[in-house]
Amino acid sequence: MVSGTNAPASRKGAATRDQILDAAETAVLEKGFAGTSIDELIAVVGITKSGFFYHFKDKGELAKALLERYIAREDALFDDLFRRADELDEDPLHGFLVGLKMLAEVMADLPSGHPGCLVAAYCYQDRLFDREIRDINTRAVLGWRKRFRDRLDLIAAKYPPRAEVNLDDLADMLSVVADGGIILSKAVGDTSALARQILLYRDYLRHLFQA
Amino acid sequence: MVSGTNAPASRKGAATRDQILDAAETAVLEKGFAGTSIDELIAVVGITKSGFFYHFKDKGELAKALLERYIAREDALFDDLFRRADELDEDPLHGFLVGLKMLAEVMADLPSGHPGCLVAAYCYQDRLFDREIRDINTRAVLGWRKRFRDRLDLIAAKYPPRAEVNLDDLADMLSVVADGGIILSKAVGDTSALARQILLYRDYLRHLFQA
DNA sequence: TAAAAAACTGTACCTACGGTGCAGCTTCGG
DNA sequence: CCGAAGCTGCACCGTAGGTACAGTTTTTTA
Repeated sequence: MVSGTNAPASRKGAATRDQILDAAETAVLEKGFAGTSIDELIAVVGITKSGFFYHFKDKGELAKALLERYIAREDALFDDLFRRADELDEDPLHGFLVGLKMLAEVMADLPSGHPGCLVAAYCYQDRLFDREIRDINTRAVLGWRKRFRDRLDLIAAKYPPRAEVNLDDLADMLSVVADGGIILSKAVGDTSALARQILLYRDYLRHLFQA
Repeated sequence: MVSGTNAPASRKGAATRDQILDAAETAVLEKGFAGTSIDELIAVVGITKSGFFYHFKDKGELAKALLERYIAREDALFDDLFRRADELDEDPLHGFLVGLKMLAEVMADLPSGHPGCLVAAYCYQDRLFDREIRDINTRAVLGWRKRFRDRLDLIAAKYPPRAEVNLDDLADMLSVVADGGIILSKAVGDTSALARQILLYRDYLRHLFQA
């Protein structure tokens, strides 16, 4: 009855479900989706295979739930972070710059580096997933584009950019720098590289909009 | 032409080996390494399982050969591209800007978009691989850092940057924008997004070094 | 507090895949 | 024409994903 696409009411099973998702997220980001076995997940959580299939009808439903939870969390993080930044400085440009600095700090404070972006991971294994999951991924990235584009519109209205620039591309560039920065950090084993890349993007914006 | 480092002489087998690597590269970039079965590769190439294991003693050796071939090709691409750019304009800054424009054009001309970066793919599945493979990946990214850092040093000597900037980070940013741009392109299904991100990075450099 | 719903466990079974081992057959260059 | 390269064919193993379903415990709710 439950095991729908989202949380099964606020009963005890939701806790187990979250544990499965936690274990799966870690494993998928380290070994890929096909490399993550259901057996290993149930071993970590301490349930049986039947227990797993009670929560997810198959591995595909796990993949979908995993991605949806990840995107919801990222959106919540951005909402919170840039709302707090705006409270510190109402100016659209300065508020955004403060938000980017806070974002860089959040990334720098992750003790063992960023665990990875599920959206990026799914892009590199997209033939494993059905159209629905790929659409969720697409919508997430377009959502981030809109989120940052809206802010850039406000900024550009007040501070005309020094050079012609496509604001959608510039908005996308934050996602690009984040995803690329995560890969850089992982590849060279430098947990601070991601934060520094975000600050480079921040510098670019500052140069572009401030005389 | 040069078959990988572990190639079995340059006889006829090298062709089969390359076919296996071709099939594997496509599959790994679409489904991940664990999601790529040996059975599917031999079906594509038209050999038997025994034939596969004649060329690679196990799946790990395939992974290593795949990555090494990929990195060698990328390095060759960069060598060729920026050498041609330098021939067009000897000035370090202008030569680099021309090279970046050419790089963006190469990426824009890929008919169905960039197939994906193996270095990035491996980062998101790194627990599947042994230390040797992860080291190859690290060295590749550090190699790109050095490559671009060397050019930025020449540029910065002639054109003092308008703002303080870490040249290693700025060099890394090209890899970051490329990897992030590939993910963006894949996620939103826009084959031209990668090229535009590279051009944004180019604009950043131009603003930074040119008054 | 007892029934109902939720949250599991246990068992059995199927297919696909990675991998091993080895014997034998072509093809081709020297 | 010899020998190595480059395969094929076969037999076999353990693990993983997945299905099916009956039974049991825990939690919620009326």
